[in-house]
Amino acid sequence: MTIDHLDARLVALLAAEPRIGVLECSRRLDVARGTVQARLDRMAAKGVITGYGPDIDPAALGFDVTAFVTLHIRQVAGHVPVADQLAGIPEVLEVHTITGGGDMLCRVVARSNADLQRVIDLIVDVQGVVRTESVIALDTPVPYRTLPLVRAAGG
Amino acid sequence: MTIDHLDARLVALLAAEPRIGVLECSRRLDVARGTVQARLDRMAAKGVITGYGPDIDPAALGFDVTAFVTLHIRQVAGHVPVADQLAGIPEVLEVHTITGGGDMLCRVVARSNADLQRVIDLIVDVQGVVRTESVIALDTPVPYRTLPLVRAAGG
DNA sequence: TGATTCGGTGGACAATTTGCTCAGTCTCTG
DNA sequence: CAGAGACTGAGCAAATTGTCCACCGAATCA
Repeated sequence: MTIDHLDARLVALLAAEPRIGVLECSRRLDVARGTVQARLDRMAAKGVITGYGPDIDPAALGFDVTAFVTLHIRQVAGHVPVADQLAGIPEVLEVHTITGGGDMLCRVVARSNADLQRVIDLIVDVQGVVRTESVIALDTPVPYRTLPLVRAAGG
Repeated sequence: MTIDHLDARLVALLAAEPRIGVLECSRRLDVARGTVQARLDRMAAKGVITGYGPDIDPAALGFDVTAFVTLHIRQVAGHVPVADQLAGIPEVLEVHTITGGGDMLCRVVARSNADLQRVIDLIVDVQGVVRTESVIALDTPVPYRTLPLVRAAGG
């Protein structure tokens, strides 16, 4: 879908000050309320805006350690059952199937390095998982963001 | 920070139906409005809730390709200037410094495989980046989520 | 035991916002 | 030129918000 400058500014505004309403947005962007409403509805309908948080910081909940675990799986049964099992582990935040040496990549969190071992053990126990390789995220100089992308897409 | 069952339910409710207000939450959870307000304020103050979207789907904007790029950098100057440069590329959604063979891991998106090459070229051009290894995400059986973690943390 | 603090309840109030509708204007396009 | 699509500005009733208050029960502590 194509996004224009106003859409981009609207998303940026909401990202910066999420609790402001439609009316306040229209004032800030200097357009009519109906326009803001229509833009938001359109972006939601097209799937550009998938939801409105709340955004949770795992670290604030005590899950300080983030790691990326590459999985090698036995291919016979396919990856779907493996993914289903992984989905059952709360510490697994995200799973992708990937190209390259590994078969799947997942992002996991844990309360400590020792706790990470527990989580990895849970993953290794999943039926079909042959081997894992883990990489710990030491620091996150650029946390997940989409604003620059939105600006790039929307002028 | 510690989270209790009510906090977890509140977050889950807001995640499921983001546009409902405090009052509606209090009705759904069968508690007083002040309680909901207090809980949300507390979680926001403690950093558990970092914001309220809007959540953007890069794929809906035409950025269909997601890749994870491992960077090997020249260590002399440290990774901070590298991270700063990377932050200037809109398609770079996230950057971590990591343990293991590589030095940094970043998540990037692109409009196509050909476009991914362009983005990777941008990354390679960053001062201090020696080499990159890319892995393309073919499918995402478990998209990024924190709800199960919240439930696990909150009972 | 008695006093205090904390978190929750339930109610109240004005001010604001929402959801919805409508008529009018502008620009682009066939 | 007519029609479609997008935006404006306005209006209205209903709902929500922010902010008070008094009160209650449980836990804590001297």
